[in-house]
Amino acid sequence: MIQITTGDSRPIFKQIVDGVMLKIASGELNDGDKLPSVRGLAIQLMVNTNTVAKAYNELTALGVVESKKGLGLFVCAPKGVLSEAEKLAKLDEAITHLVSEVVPLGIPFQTIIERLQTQLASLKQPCKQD
Amino acid sequence: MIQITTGDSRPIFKQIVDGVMLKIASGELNDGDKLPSVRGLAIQLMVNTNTVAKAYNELTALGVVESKKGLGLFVCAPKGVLSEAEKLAKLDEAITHLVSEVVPLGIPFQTIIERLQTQLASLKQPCKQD
Amino acid sequence: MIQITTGDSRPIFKQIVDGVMLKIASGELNDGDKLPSVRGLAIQLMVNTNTVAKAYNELTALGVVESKKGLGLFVCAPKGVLSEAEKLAKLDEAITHLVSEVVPLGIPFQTIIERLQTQLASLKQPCKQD
Amino acid sequence: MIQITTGDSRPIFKQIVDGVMLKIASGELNDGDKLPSVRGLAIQLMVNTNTVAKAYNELTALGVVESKKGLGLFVCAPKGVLSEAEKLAKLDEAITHLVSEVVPLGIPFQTIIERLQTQLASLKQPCKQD
DNA sequence: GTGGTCTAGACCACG
DNA sequence: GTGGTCTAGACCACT
Repeated sequence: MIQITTGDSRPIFKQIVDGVMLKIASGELNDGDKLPSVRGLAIQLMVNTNTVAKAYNELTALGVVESKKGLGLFVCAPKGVLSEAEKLAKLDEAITHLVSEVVPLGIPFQTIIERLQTQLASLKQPCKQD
Repeated sequence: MIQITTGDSRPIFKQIVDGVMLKIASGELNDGDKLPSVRGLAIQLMVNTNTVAKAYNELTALGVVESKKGLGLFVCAPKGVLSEAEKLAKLDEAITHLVSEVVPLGIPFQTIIERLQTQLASLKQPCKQD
Repeated sequence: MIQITTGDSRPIFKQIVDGVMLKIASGELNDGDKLPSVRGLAIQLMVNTNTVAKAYNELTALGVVESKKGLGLFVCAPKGVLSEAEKLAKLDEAITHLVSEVVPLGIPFQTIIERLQTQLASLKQPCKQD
Repeated sequence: MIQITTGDSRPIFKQIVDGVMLKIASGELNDGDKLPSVRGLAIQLMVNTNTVAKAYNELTALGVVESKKGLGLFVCAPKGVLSEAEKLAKLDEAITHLVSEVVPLGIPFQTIIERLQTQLASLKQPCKQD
């Protein structure tokens, strides 16, 4: 399940968003799968209903899930609305963010790349990465 | 100089801290070098003076700079305040974040690694990484 | 000012979002302009602070405004991240929405086009539309 | 047949109502034509039977269809339940919505009008619009 | 002072 | 039962 860490700098709703995104990235959640209900997840994580709702809203806005009213939220992975150039722009932005957070620690570049490769390899890649 | 991004999730003062530490890690700032004055940097970055002051306080607390009264702030010998294990933990967390943001977009793993290598290479790796 | 209509089918926060977007579209709000504070607008519109905050969040997510922590929200019009093809896709989607709402009423097509032209003409177009 | 879009802001039953009225407005459905059965349409659209029933109730209440017991629902003479002024008000509201969504993207006015004309033309304007 | 987050509890529309 | 919206009131970090 999704792990909420109180000591985390990220707000709770962001941790939920990241948790779901990670499950999608790793193939644990696939296209069409139903997310746990807002109330159910709230009880399970011991947080307020609104906090989960906010996280789910964010996921909907990101286009990775879709809400079917009265039924629940469902993963909708295929979102080809972004052009390749924009994907690269997002990628570069995310990488810059990583670099500016991690390089100041004095970690050798080689280590950074290795750990990234390790994490990527641990994902059951959905399809065309084989 | 240091880049401030308004869209960044980190507060401005943290961006300044990271920016200075990045310059130290990359060898652009060396032991004994003088940091720009609080006011000067504030004007240059177009941020509030208090924000720069807070960043400089943080840097002093971290032990990477030292204040010499009436003269300014100076870089002092870089101490590894964080243990290797802590660094790796931070690194892994940051990488997980990157992965969950980028993989759902369907970007090939190879591309992610390549762009990271490109960005790291552009930093001109300092001596101690060899 | 922004008008909130209780009889409107759209939720309040959406009305605020649309109101701000419209002001930007009409050139009444320009790049760099500051939005009214969350609390100020909430009092003025006689709604809850969170409702305004939610609207402002939405606007931030849409990329039309940017939050500078501790200072307020500012309009940031130039967002060239979308390719022309995607703009057209968004346009067509919005038009389809309009059509499916309005044509069932039996309004002559000519009238629809005329009213659209009228509304567009009433906007002080920012720049390249001259 | 009728198109159901999950991403639409309108609930499904409203989309069905609008879809049927659109077919009537465009002349695809004429006075006396039989509507598909509740169950049949529900299966075809892959939605809940209650949803279609609700839409059909709405259409009956609007007076655009009539139920003949044991036979089904039939289109009846289109009455202008809404005054012209009300129609125009709805039209203007919908257009304002379109404008505030699309103009901030920086799309030339001419393009907007052209795409609208294209979509309207593809509907094959019925007789009474001449 | 600013926005951002969280809780608690309520009501609504949809299916 | 589902998610969506709104209110009320609280606390926090940043400037």
